[in-house]
Amino acid sequence: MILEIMQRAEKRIPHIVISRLPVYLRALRLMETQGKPYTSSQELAAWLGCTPAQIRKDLSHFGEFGKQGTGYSVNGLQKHLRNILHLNSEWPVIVVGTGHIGSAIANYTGFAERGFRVVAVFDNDPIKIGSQVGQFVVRDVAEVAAFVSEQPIRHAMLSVPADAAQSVADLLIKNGINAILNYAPVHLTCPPSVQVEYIDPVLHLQVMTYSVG
Amino acid sequence: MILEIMQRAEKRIPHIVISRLPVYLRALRLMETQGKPYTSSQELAAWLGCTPAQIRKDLSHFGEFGKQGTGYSVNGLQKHLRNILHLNSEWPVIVVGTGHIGSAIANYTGFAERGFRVVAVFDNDPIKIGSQVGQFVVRDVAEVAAFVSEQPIRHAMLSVPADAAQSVADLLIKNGINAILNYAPVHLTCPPSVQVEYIDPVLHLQVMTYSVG
DNA sequence: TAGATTGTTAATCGATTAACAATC
DNA sequence: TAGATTGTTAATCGATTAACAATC
Repeated sequence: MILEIMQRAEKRIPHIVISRLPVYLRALRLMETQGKPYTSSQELAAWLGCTPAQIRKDLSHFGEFGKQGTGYSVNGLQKHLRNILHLNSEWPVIVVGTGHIGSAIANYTGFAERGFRVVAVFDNDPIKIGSQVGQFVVRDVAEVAAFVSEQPIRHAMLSVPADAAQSVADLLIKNGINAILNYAPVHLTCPPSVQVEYIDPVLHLQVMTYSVG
Repeated sequence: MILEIMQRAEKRIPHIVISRLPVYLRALRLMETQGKPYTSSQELAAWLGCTPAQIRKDLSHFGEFGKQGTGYSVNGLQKHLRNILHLNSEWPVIVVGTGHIGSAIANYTGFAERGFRVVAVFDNDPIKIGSQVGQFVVRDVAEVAAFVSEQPIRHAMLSVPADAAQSVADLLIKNGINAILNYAPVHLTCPPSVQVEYIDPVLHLQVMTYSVG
């Protein structure tokens, strides 16, 4: 039993599997608001447009969360997924860059609802520093070091212009940030200990024009 | 020769290949601003953190765009990619939903810079209809049918609350929209002729906490 | 018990990569 | 010519899926 757990822990779980867990979690939350106590891999798959086998296979990397004949407890599986993803406590996040995107991010309430609290907003433009963005006073990006050393912040959302993104990312990493959600439309080159995820809406539109056009 | 082209056209190109073309295009644009006339699969791969073989393989689905010994013309390859993706003319896009995200999208200049023009903004909230969002007057979503029939609009960005997303998507599809970029944190069930892409920043943050946490 | 659904195995399917002849 | 890099092939690698014994 303990051996099994250890063996499981040794295996490196594919990123593609990890990336689907939050999607399952999102669907389970929705099921819960609809008052659904149990679900099955089949039902979940129908909601998500994937196969039941994929869901069961994905979950099997982490343990056995279901019951034959019954399926999964909606609430129970959520708890397991939150444990796996380390979403039990709220995570602080900083926003760097206060253009249109940065301001929108800073004011978006959807983060706090799902476990991430924007705690500060930074920019390097002297005109913007000290100004108000939503409930935040924009801080000088030069103060990131001091700010991050005060509290253990690991996540940053990066919304600076493309040509500044790499150097700002380097600065953030130097100061202890190791998870960057990059809204700037450029690839970032970072050490392997740092995780980077990308959001660029134009990419999605362009992909769709391939078959629409 | 003609036979080869026909054979190529018959093959169904994997979505994952299509999804990388805009990334290549984005890098080539950046190279061009830096005054670089030529590049190679090796250099491009180094910029993007992928392998040179992958880039060559991806491009080989569509034709032969490089020269042995020399590589690719930065400008020439951009043109080929724009042709493939149907990005030669500007595409009109509508925004549906004018919360924080919708407003930010409507005001974001990054779309027009890369070939997509936001032409109208819709909502179903009577309080919002008629109000100003950036340069747009918010229209009643009930007018989508009339608006879309006037000009051939295929793309919509959907930023309504999660529980309204499916029904609004259905309405858009009924009126001729067949590419939806969905910002609402729910899976949409749509006919196969309709393409849906998803953006949910929280998903990315949650994925990163798996290993950061 | 009978029906349902799990977790897992093995087969299938598809994507990535290394290697190299062709050639600029 | 010599060096560099392509496009393509074949091998490898990894992900998805179907099927089913186990069992609630």
